[in-house]
Amino acid sequence: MNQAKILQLLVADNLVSDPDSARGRLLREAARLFREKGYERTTVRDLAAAVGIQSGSLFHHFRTKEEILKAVMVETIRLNTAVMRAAIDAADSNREKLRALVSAELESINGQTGEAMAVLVFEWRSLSEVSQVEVLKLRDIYETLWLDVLSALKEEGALLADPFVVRRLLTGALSWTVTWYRPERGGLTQDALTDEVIAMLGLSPS
Amino acid sequence: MNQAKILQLLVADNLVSDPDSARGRLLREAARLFREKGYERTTVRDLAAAVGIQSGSLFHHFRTKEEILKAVMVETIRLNTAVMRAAIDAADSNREKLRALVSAELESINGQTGEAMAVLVFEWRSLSEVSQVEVLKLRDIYETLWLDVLSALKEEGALLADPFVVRRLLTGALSWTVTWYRPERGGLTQDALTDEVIAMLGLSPS
DNA sequence: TTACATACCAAGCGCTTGCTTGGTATTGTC
DNA sequence: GACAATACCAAGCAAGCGCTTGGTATGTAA
Repeated sequence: MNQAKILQLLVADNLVSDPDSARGRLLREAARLFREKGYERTTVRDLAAAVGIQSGSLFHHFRTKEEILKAVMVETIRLNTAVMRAAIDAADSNREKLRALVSAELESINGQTGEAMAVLVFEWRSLSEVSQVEVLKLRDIYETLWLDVLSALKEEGALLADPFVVRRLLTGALSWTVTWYRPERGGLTQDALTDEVIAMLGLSPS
Repeated sequence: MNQAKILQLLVADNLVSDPDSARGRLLREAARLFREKGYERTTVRDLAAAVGIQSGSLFHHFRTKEEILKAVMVETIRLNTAVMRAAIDAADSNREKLRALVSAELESINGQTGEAMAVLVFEWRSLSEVSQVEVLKLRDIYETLWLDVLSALKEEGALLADPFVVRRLLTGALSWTVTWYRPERGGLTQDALTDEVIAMLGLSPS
């Protein structure tokens, strides 16, 4: 199952906005602007101009500016959780599952949803505390996918370090790629980068 | 040479503000607030209140709010570069130098300068482009220290992966600890965390 | 004592911000 | 074709923002 298909299912269930709808287009532009300039430096007038409407008209789609940020984050997590789950299900061994997770996360950070993922990392504090709690719950589901695989590898004896610590070091390492990894400029392919990451983890030979 | 001694030398050379001076106190409070609420959400009135003066009085010490952010970043980089250099010089082998670097960076991220380091990571885009270039130059000096050690390890055959890629994955992994690592709540000591990081790098046995 | 610099206060200016309001096209439904 | 819901515009409000201004108290040097 590819990402397009998964997206289609989520749109049908109303869990993610149709990218072609007015709301979907706004969220995509919002992710772009939030990433480029940061949430606070992006005005509602910027957002409106990006989709060609007046700033006041935004508030027919969202009650507040923060709601836009939250929607970007929530929908991105939903999509990526589904993609991760599919990646895991398609793999057989735990080692393959781990590689699939690393590869999928790199794709989500550096591919289509990259802007939204960067927003998720860097604009966290711009959410109200109430929203933070809500988004955190969704992230926990996502993190559980990782921890299950890492814990299984630990039990197999393939992973020596603590799964929690490894996941957190990995979160940082992978998120950070958004600041420097530019596959389109040649150099490392995404697959090669995945290899480097897996190599860095130093799994003991099976 | 410990961090206090290094700080003293930098203060004497006017490269870093005396923490006990008005300017130094303001910068420390600024780092705290910028980290806690983000640069944009921190007002000049917040900054002034934190050191007990009127908002307008800030502008006798700094011409603009951005200049405060930049000063926090520049002084933090200067201090940490000096600390890193001392850590390297005190170590004999390249393996020990690497461990010293990891340990020192974890200390700078999670110790006294932690708030300022977090600002350096998360408030980057709030700097004007001109300032970004300026700060980047300082960071390059700092990064060279890392790359020299990693490249030497690569030549020795101890490191198999690309030094540039490893440094960047490490930057992310170590920076990210600021979001989750809480040594004061028990659990992992900073030394143990250093061990996990070194282990994760999977250096081949010498 | 004079002269100047430093560090600060009290007040507020001009601008931008998120958001509201009252109204008008456009679309979908029966 | 009637009618409501939806999507939008034009105008602007109230609040908060970074920063300026004109002035005063304190310290320092000749």
